[in-house]
Amino acid sequence: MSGPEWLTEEQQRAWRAFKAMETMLNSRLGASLQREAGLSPADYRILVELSESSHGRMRAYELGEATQWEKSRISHQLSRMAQRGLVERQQCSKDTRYSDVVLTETGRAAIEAAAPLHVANVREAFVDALTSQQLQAFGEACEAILARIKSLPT
Amino acid sequence: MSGPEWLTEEQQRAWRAFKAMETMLNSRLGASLQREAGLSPADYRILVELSESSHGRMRAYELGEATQWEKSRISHQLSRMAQRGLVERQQCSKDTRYSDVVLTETGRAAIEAAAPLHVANVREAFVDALTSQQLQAFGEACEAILARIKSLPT
DNA sequence: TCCTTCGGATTGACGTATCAACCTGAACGT
DNA sequence: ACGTTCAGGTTGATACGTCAATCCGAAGGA
Repeated sequence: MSGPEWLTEEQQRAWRAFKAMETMLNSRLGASLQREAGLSPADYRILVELSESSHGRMRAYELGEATQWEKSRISHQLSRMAQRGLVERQQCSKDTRYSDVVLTETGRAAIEAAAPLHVANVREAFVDALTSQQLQAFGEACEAILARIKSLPT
Repeated sequence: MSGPEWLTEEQQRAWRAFKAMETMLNSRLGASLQREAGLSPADYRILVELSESSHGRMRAYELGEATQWEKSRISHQLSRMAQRGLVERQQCSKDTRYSDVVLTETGRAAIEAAAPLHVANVREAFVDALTSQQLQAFGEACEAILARIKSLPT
């Protein structure tokens, strides 16, 4: 599917709007999370995954699957969070290669305090900006892009 | 516009699809830019702005306006790029407070080499994933979110 | 004139992201 | 048994982003 070298006006407009929106939304949500809950977006994401898992316990590998982050990013992130007492690292008995990650009480308290605030911010800046049809279409477009990327060679 | 504490299924689905798409798209485009052109996304953005300006010359302030980045981010980024010879810093004559940024020959060559590759990647992963109607609707949704955010208190 | 204010810009410290190199032990073939 | 391969995980180096503090000179007031 080759094409001309540049994008059409329309395509460019959509692309630039997307990038600008992404920048502003991330900066807004990230700043609020940091200010009001003392968590970075990365902290929040990990805590969400852990708190939704059965006993607040997951393998680093599973966290990688869920977030689609690189393994080294996961590892660094968990180190920092362990340092602050949000999570705890434990060896899987029998196979020391695998490491289990457990949500601490501190971590659970942090995510439970942060989640309602964050959800309110998402609603305010994202959900409430669109009609229900728009939201539906937007979500489907995101899924289409996601599917497209997954179908492409690395 | 207050609401329930959580998002509906639909809202959550759209939000998660958006976040997942954002992650994969950025990682794909960023890696390609780095690998094939030796530029970070931030480098690329600055070079685009400069190369589209009249003589490859802008004030740091204007770059801030155009990118919506914090001034310290601009400053750090320009320092790194100057170090690598992509841009050059110059004092505004008469008023040493303001600093002009000029695109070097190296910088212009870099952006001219990178742009077609990057555009092709954007087309491949983003534009070609959507129908023309979808793209239109997606762009309008992004603009609506952008407008919404700008209308909110900081 | 002096002083204060103000906004563009820089700096340093710290947290975060990515890449490449490496470690470790299970699984497999011979 | 031995060696190779392989996947999960860690580490260190380097680049990037954010915050708070600071610098600097123009503009305005008393």
